[in-house]
Amino acid sequence: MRDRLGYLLKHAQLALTERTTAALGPLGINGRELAVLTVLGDGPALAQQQAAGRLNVDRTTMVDLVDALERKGLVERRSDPADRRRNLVHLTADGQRVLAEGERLYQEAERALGFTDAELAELKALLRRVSYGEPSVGV
Amino acid sequence: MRDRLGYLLKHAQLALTERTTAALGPLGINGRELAVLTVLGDGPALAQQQAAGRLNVDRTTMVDLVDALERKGLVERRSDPADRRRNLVHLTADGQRVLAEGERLYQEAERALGFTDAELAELKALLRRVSYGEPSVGV
DNA sequence: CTCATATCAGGGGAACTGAAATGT
DNA sequence: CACATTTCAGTTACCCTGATATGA
Repeated sequence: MRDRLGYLLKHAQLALTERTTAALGPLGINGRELAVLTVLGDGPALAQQQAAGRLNVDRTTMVDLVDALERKGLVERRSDPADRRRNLVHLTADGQRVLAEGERLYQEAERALGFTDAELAELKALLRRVSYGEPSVGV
Repeated sequence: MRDRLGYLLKHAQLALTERTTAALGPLGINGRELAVLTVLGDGPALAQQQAAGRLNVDRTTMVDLVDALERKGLVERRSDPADRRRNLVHLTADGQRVLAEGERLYQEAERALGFTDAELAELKALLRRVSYGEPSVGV
């Protein structure tokens, strides 16, 4: 039973979530929020739907994620002058700081799993093959 | 972003859940329910809390799972004569049949991922280390 | 008119907490 | 009495569907 792939995936994810949540706790964010900050901080500001696409999350879920980050003062919605339907989501100065520190803590937590670089790369490659067929949303 | 371990685990699990749900659909059960049938069908009948422990699910979640399986006629609760606080959960004849067929379909779905036996074993070993590999966090 | 973007209301399914009922 | 097992009520977090408002 406990060697079923579904069981192992579920519990590996639970364990990792617990670790990253604990690691990021001092910053007041969790792993999902760090992921949002990461895509927003990488390149020019994105509209919400673009950010949602990069993370493969639902558009309405992104509304809630941005709500939470805005309440924490880490991002700001600004209407796109070129297309006023869009909210471009910008990192605040605080958001930049939390992103940088969060990335550091996340990398530390990943290293604390005790994998070598080669093992981690192998694990990630195998996981990608499990997800074969997942909708890949673009850029 | 998309090479974060958390992201890959999440989407690998989503993809696998989708596949196993589709594979088991004709039997009217999903992967979680098959897992419950599997632990119940392996050895002597278990009390609900024992079954919950083997699957690492909450005791109250197990109540709902057994409710669903009982509604489908696949299991029966019977009070343990030796300790009447306990409900021993037995497979019905239908439950035995669905379990056997479900195991077959599940193995087929797992093979359909296209991994060799060695790759699958490697993936599972790595996933176990994500869950249990770290000394500083208790399991 | 159409289509796109963001938002909101609501629901489903999973997981938990805390308390109650029953029995050891 | 303390403790164990099951069940239920309620809450939370997540993700989705469908509708609406606004604008291109």
